[in-house]
Amino acid sequence: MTIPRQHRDGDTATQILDVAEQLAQSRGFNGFSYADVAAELHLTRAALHYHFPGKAELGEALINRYSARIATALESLDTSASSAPAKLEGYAKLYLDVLRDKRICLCGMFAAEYQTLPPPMQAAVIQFFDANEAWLQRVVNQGQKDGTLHAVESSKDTARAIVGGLEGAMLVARPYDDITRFQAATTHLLAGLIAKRRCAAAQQLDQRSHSE
Amino acid sequence: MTIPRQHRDGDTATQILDVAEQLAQSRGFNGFSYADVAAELHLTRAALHYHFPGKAELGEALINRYSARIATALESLDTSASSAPAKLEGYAKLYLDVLRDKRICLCGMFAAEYQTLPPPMQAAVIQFFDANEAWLQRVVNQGQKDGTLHAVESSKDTARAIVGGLEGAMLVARPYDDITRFQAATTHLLAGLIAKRRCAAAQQLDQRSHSE
DNA sequence: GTCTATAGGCAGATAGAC
DNA sequence: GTCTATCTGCCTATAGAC
Repeated sequence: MTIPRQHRDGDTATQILDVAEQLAQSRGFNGFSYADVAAELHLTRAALHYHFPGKAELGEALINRYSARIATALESLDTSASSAPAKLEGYAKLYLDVLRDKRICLCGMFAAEYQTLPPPMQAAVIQFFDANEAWLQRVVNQGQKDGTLHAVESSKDTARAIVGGLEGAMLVARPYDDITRFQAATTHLLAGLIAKRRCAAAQQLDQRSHSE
Repeated sequence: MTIPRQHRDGDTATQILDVAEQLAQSRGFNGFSYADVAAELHLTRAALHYHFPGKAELGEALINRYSARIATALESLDTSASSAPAKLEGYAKLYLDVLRDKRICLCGMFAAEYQTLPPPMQAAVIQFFDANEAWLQRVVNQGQKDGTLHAVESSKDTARAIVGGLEGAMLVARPYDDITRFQAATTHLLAGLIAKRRCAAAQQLDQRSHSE
């Protein structure tokens, strides 16, 4: 039985995406070329254009596959991790694994280059962050309901702070090639949430008196 | 009395740095060219090469000037703001002003592109973050001594979490063109520090019991 | 599907006139 | 200091053979 054409085709396309993803996450979308990808796969640039007509389409495919992969991981966390704090730790670990590869989040990188990206890629980046924040907001809500998390702000703002905090921690940790920098940020972010209720109340009081 | 040559020269060099800085902070180091800068100043590319022999040297000059400007702002905060919480809020406001300009931190951007930068620029980026973290660590230490701040982690790790958190908040807020996203992150970061001591103690206890 | 060949454009950079 | 002219190289992209 021969391997169907779609399979072989898909395989090459997948390899292209794998190499391009690695380059995009380490050097940026403006930091790699079709020539780089082709060389790594022992192909010519023309072959790449067969699978992805232009760099913009390749970029869109990169974000879509990446987003889908993260979405699957979050669904998996929803079933494997029961408590809200465990889910947050699982979320942080997703990014830790990215950093271990000397990469940063694909969409964190694309956020930096945002103003140079073709509009379809910009829209896909926004979608990625929206999905992440929506999931985190649900987790924070769950934690607040069952008493395992205590946020000072709204669950939406808390979710945004977590996304930003982890993206930035990756960004800064990579030049130092030091994952403990990322872990320190994770600890700080979650410590403010995994705490006794009287603590959150004390924080709110203190915030109010401070801004006077 | 004629304007001395050094003054005119310095003026053009400054204009080049101003335009290049704006482009670097919004499009990235790999996202602008000598042609972009020259067009904005109604000059030719050759004129730019007179002031900065190559793009690498221009990049170094950008970081050095930026670092010096931030260093001055931090010294100014040391005298104008007395309390540690006020200093932290002043620090966050420095970045807020950058974001208002639809830019992100120059070195945050360069951290994303780190692996494509010439080594002298890489070293300058590291220096920038080191200086920021050292200043923040002093502030956190001060706040812990006088009882206005209460960190769960070491002052060094806390400083790193703050830098990462603000860099990431800028990064993610810009695609949305929404400064409230940055402010939400700032609130979250500082809320965990500006709190009663019993709160920090409760957090530590909770952290320990959670990791079992 | 992958190749060779090639087009057209833009990048960073230099030489030399003014 | 700034210009024109030019070099070299890489980029994205396409046409057409196999």
